[in-house]
Amino acid sequence: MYEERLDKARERVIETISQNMNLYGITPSVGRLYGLLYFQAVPMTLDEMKEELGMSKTSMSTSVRNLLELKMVEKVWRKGSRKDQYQAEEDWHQTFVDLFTTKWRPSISMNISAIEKSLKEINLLLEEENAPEEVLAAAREDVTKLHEALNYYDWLGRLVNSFETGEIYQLVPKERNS
Amino acid sequence: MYEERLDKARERVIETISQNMNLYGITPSVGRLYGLLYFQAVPMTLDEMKEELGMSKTSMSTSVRNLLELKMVEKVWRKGSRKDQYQAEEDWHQTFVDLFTTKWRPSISMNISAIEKSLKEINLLLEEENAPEEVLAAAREDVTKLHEALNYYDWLGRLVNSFETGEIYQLVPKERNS
DNA sequence: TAGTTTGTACAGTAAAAACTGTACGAACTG
DNA sequence: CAGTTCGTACAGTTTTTACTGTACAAACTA
Repeated sequence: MYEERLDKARERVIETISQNMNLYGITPSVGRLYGLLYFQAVPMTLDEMKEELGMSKTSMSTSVRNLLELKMVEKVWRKGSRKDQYQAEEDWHQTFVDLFTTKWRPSISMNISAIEKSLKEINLLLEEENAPEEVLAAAREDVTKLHEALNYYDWLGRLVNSFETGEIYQLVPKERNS
Repeated sequence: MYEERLDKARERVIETISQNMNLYGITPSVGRLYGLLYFQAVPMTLDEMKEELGMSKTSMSTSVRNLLELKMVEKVWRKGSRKDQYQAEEDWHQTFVDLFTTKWRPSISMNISAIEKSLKEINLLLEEENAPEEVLAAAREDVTKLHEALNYYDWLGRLVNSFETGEIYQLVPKERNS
């Protein structure tokens, strides 16, 4: 009775988290698992999760792997049980930072290399004598755009750095200072 | 021949953009459309997009709507054509900011209200005389967690503000200053 | 050693999302 | 006014993604 009231209050938050977690590239059911772990005082085993969420153990295994990759969950050891135990990372600031470093940074690199490669090709093209002026004009515009894009990704990389080093908290402090 | 070389260089960048755009919650084909528009010197009509990407006009219509909602594309007017014309937002810094304000901010609000509602319920529960100590202990832990969560979302909201106001560029300047 | 238990790979199924074609309202044209 | 053209709602289809059950390797137990 009292317990159910607490559960209901938890449920609401878990459900909201799980629905909004798509911004992190996380599906609702993985989000729900994270929410469950977040409110759990003690680490959980795959079987307990399976039991609690009414899903297959296989799903729990892959969901947990997802969360581990994002560092939103960690494997912990607890004596007695032979089973793996998992608990949620509770520091959401840290989670936010990890999200950017694990998901955004690789993407930044990929974009930069693609742009640089194409820039080289276009610059080569621009030196061609017989290329029609029409194409050359387009190529010149592309060069401008690609430089701007490069500049953006450089900025984004520096932004992620400021998350990772914690510099961001100078501008936006963790605790409201008013 | 020369044109094909330029196209190939563009294609690479477009493909990379479209693949990495899932971080923005954008599907590859919508990303490809954005890439196409980005390199296009003049605004395009739905029919031109359809032609270029070999997809249905319906898809173009919904994809463009997606991009409009994210402010990654804008509708422009051009005399002569009766058709709607669309062009890509070229300032990616702005796009980044818009992404956070349109997608993250609503999510922040939702989370905050859910947490506040649940906090109230739990605080009510904590005043119950006959509630078992076990439940009360869990409830007290939850209150702590929810306050931390609230603090995180407050921080996230202030971070988004710093994007929107441009304050972020004080900490991470657009142009590398070395 | 043989017998459990645990986690996950893999193949198959169920659910969700993306995409298409048709149909139609609204806005133009003559 | 009838006749086009344009964009999109909607239903149906295809493709993708999520999830499950089986099977098996690795690690433990007696």
